[in-house]
Amino acid sequence: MTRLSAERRREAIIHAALAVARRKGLAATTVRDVAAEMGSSSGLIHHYFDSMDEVLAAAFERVAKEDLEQTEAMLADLGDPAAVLAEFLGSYGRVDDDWAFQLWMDAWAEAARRPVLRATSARLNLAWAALLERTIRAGVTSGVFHCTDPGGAAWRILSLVDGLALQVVAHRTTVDRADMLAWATRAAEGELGLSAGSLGNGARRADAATRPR
Amino acid sequence: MTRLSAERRREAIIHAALAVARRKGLAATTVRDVAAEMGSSSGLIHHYFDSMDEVLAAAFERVAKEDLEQTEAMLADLGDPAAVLAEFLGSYGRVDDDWAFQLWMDAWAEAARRPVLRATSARLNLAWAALLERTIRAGVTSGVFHCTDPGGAAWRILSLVDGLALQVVAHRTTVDRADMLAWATRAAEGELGLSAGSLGNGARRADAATRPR
DNA sequence: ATGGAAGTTGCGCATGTGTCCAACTTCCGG
DNA sequence: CCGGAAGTTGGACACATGCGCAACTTCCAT
Repeated sequence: MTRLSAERRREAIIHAALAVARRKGLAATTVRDVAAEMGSSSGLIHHYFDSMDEVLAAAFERVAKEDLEQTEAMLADLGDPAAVLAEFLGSYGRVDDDWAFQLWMDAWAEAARRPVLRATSARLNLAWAALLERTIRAGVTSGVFHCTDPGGAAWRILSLVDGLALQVVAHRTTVDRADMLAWATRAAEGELGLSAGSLGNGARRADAATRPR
Repeated sequence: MTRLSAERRREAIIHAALAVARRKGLAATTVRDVAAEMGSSSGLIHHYFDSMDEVLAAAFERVAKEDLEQTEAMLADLGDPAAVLAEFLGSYGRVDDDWAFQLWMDAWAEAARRPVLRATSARLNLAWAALLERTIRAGVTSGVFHCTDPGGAAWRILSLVDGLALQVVAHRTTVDRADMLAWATRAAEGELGLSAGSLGNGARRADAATRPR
C-alpha cells in the first residue's frame, strides 16, 4: 500500500468504510471489507482506530454532517425559502438510491441502547429540524409562507418525510417513491398556507430524481 | 428440557425470542440467546423454524399483530370514526412506555437484511394504513370528515405519527410526548377538514397517558 | 409391553468477526 | 548513507454466528 500520513490515512479509512457501508449497510461493514476497499491490510485500520466501533461512528457522523452542511449551504446560497424547501423534499425522493437513509434507520433503532450514538443522532436530527424552522421563518418574514407555528411545522414536515421514507426504504412495496414526494409536498404546502402545486409537482420531480445523489 | 407439544414449543420459542429482543434488540438476538432463555438446546429452534429470520419475523408479528387487532376490534365496536382516530393517536402518546415501538424500529432497520422479517413488517404496516383508510372513509361517509384522498391521508397520518414517535422513543429529547400528540392531532384535523380541538385536546390526553399500556 | 413417532440434545462444521502483534518496508533527518 | 521512526503487513487468536445432524429420551397407540 502506498504510504500515507496519519491524517490522510484516517480520511482514507473513513472514505473506504463509507464506500462499503453504501453497499452493505453500516451494521454489516467489517474490518476486512474496509481493508479490501482500501487495498490494504486489516491491521492498518486498528493502527488508526482503537476499535471498529469508532470507525463506524466516525463514518456515520461524516455522512450525516455532510448532508446537513450541504443543505445549510444551499439555504445560505439561494435565499428563496420555497426553493430550499422544494429541494429538501426532493432530496428525500432519492432515498431509495440512498444508503444514507438506511444508516439513519440503523441509528434510530440502536439509539435506545447506545448512549453515544443516541447523542450524535439526536444532535443531528435537532439540527435538521432547526434548519427547517429557519427556512420556514425566512419564508414567513418574506411573506411567501403563512405559518403560526414554525417550530411545530418543521418537526411535522421532517417527521412526515422520515416516516414516509422509512416505508420506501424498509419495505420498498408499501409506499411508492413518487407518492412519498407528492404527499410530503402537499402536506408542506398545507402547513405553510401555499396553494397546491406551488412547491413543485411531486410526480415530475420524482422522475427527475432517478439518478443517485 | 420438559417436553412440549409442537404448538406450545413454537410459542415458547417466540416468547423467549421476544424476551431477548427486548434486552438486546431484534438485530442482536441470536439462536443461542433464545435457546439459553428457554433453557434448551440451540438445535431445538431450528427444529421448529427454518431460519433465524423466521423466528424474528414470528416474534415481531406476535407483538405487532396484537396491537393491530385490538384497534381493529375497537373500530368494529365503537362506530364513531372520530373516536377511533382519537384513540389511535392517543395510543401513540404512550409509545415511550411501550417497547412495541422499539420493536417496530428494529424491524424497519433489519428489514433490508432479513427478507422474511421485511415481508411481515410490510404486511402489518399496510394493514395499519388500510385500517386508517377505512376509518377515514367511514368518517367521510357519515359526514364528519371531509377528505378527497383517504388513501393518501391514511399514509400521511400514519407516517407523521411514526416519524414523531421515532423521535420520542429513539432520542427522548428532541420531541416531547405531549408535542407529538398535539402536533399529530392538529395535522389529522387538517387532513380531515375538522376544526382545531375536535379530535381532543392533545395536551390533556398526554397527561392521562403517563401510565404504561 | 413394545415399537414407532415425535421432541430434544449437543456437538460439529463452515464461515465470519474484532483484535493483537512481531516482522517487514519505506521514508527522512542527521 | 545509515539508522531510527513511522507506516504497513498478514496471519494468529479467541470467540460468535447460523445451520445441520445423528443419537438420545420420552410418550403414546397398538
